[in-house]
Amino acid sequence: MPTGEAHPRRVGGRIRSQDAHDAVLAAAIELVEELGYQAVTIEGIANRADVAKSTIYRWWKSKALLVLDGYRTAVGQRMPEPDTGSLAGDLTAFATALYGVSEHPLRVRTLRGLMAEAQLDPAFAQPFREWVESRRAVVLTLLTRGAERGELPADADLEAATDHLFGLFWYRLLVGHRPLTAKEAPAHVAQLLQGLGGTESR
Amino acid sequence: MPTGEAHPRRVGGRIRSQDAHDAVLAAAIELVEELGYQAVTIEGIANRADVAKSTIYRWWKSKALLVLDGYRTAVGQRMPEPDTGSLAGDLTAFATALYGVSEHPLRVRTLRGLMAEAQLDPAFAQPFREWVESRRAVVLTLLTRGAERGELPADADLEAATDHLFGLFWYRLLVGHRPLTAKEAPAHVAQLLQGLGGTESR
Amino acid sequence: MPTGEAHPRRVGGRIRSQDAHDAVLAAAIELVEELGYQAVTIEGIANRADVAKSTIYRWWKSKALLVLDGYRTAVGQRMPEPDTGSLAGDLTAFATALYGVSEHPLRVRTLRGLMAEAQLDPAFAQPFREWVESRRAVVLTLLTRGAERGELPADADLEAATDHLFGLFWYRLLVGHRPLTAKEAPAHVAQLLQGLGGTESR
Amino acid sequence: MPTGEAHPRRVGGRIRSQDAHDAVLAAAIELVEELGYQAVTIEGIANRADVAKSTIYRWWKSKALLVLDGYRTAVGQRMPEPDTGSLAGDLTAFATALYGVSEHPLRVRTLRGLMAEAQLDPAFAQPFREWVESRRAVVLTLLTRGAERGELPADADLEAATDHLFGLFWYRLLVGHRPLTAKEAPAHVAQLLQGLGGTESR
DNA sequence: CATTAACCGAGACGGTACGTCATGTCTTGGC
DNA sequence: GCCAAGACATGACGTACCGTCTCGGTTAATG
Repeated sequence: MPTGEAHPRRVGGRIRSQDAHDAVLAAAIELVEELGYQAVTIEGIANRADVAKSTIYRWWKSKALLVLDGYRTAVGQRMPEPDTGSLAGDLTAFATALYGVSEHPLRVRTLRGLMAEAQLDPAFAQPFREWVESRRAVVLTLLTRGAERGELPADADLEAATDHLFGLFWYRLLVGHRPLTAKEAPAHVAQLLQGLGGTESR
Repeated sequence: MPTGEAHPRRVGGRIRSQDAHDAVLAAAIELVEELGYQAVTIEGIANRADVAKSTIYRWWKSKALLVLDGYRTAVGQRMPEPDTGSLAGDLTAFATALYGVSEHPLRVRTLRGLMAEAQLDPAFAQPFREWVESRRAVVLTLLTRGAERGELPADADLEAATDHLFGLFWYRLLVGHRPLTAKEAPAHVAQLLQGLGGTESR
Repeated sequence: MPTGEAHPRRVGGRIRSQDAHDAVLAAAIELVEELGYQAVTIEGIANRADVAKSTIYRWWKSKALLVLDGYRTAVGQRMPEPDTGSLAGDLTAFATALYGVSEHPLRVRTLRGLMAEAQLDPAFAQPFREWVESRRAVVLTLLTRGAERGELPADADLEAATDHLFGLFWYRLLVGHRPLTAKEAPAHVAQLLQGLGGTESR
Repeated sequence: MPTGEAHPRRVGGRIRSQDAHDAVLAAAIELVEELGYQAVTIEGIANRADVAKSTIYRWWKSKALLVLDGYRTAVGQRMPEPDTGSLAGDLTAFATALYGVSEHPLRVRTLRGLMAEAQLDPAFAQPFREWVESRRAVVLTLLTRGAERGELPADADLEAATDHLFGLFWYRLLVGHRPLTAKEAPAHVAQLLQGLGGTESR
């Protein structure tokens, strides 16, 4: 998966330096961890990565896109797509993994920064939304599979259920009024499914 | 009226200009509406309000605190504290009002901007959190009253339920992947109460 | 001699506080000594003197006038008017006292600050010039007396001689390329008088 | 050409804009002429020169250094190094040129401003002193040459003589109690040389 | 194998807003 | 009417990053 941005057919010229590209991503992640998203600047990243500012701009349009990219690269595709056989099991596994993010300061800082940027920079809102959608899709898949197995009423609002799950997660993450621990996941999932009229509580 | 910041008992000195104070708040709100939170600057507010920058800094430490103040002043204490006699009724009334915020672009812009700022500016995070808590408290009150009436199991997690309600709201607001309309409120409340094991669905 | 500025016949009201006035002068001198002329501010003086800023402005129009006033008060009328019987003796005594200023950091700092201010603030240039003239007058008196005694040619340019004396002093003081010590005074006076065609060298 | 500040060998980077550099110096001189040193601001210069403030700060640390630079550029190296064959001739030529500065308002304003700044800003004092020294050196050269030709006693204090010459000039310039005209130069030089015990008057 | 075009580093450029500072004026209540 | 207190409008400060640009120099693929 080509990070940075795709570019048109080259007809000559030096090829882009993979080293520079990787150094930038690594520097970005490091700096977010050290300083927090807000305090990181493009100039700072360029210095840390020993790279020219223009090289960064050639690949990424904004700090937000760069950090999002770095986050994906560093943290990887950690969102699991569990398949335990039951909807409750699948959702609990997912939620447990999701809530676990709260225990990693780098991830917390990054997610909060990215969400903030999505509010402030319209150009970033869309890529961010797409990334969010890709994570919502995982949950929707689990729910759909459960519904197909008859574990949910036919008229259950799966979209809303997904938003409930992520909504709680983000709300706690962003407001920080109380921590969110992996232990709470099963109870929340149970409550969610019961709210949907699921059959798991029998 | 908790606007600007309270300051200790004056023992002399020119009295604070109410005109300047009000003009600043009004200008802040106007500009957020016109340009969006991000594009608003303290200098811009000072110009619009025909007030010196230093006057603004004397009373508000940051754009975020100023806008939060202006938001409270302009929008007022609109969060209702309904008392319909039933928990379902109370929550539905509240949620309907809450979701209604989505229909006012100014409020949406402001809330998104403030939430973003709370992520980026640690100094603002706390005042913001306090404001959020004051709104959570309303819902907690409703839930507590319902529980006392026996409408909820004794062991229901009211805090989590509150976060579910606001979580969905904010998640939709911030990500913007789908609109949030007041019509959805009753269904969400029903689902929430059913998840809590409430007796309302009988 | 009324320092500050004279004010019209009072027709009632609280009498001006001599305490406040003196405290201001003292604070000004202290602060110039501690921080240097440049770093002293009216606000700082007001704080140090425990006096309102407006009280200072009521008496003095600018920091420069205040410091000049304070300088006169603190340093006093130290410029001697020697009468040794010979022009060379008189001038040497005067020059020795003048050069001695260089050894007092407070006086050096103050004089340099005042001269600077006279360049930058046209409103201060005139009072400053008058003060300078009052010191020039002392030397002119000595020279005139010497001329009347026949110690100088009739056509000697006494004004120019005065400026030579003060010019060297100020130049060294302001540029600071080399110190000016009281020991040098006799040689300079001798040179000056010889330049004027005086009879002292016999 | 010692303009702006010399900077280390470039190893890359956009080349320094000569246009911007020149425009800044020109604007600085113009504004000093129009408004006087005191009223000129860095922001004003930036506006007039159509240049970013940061560009100015990149090359000059203060208004004083910028104006000094502009003054050297605009006025050029006007201090002559006359060689008339006699010390009296040389000094008279020099003094005449020096006194002539008084007739150019721009130069007067600039010199007074720079001298003032040197008193107030320690960081500027040194560069200013160096510039002053470079002008003193010219006179010292003339005197030394004269001494070598036997026109002065062996023990004459050439440094003091130099300070006498410049001292009178600056004193009149700064205090402004009486004008200084080129016509006075010969008389002052004659007096100076006679004070030194020179042989020129025979 | 030379050309050539895009890459890279460095860093100057025009901008914009920042938050601070001191100014001199004013408006209170108290003496 | 003076005084302390301190809010006010003003305006420049020097800083920090932004995103763009212009260099000299490098490095492939193309012709």
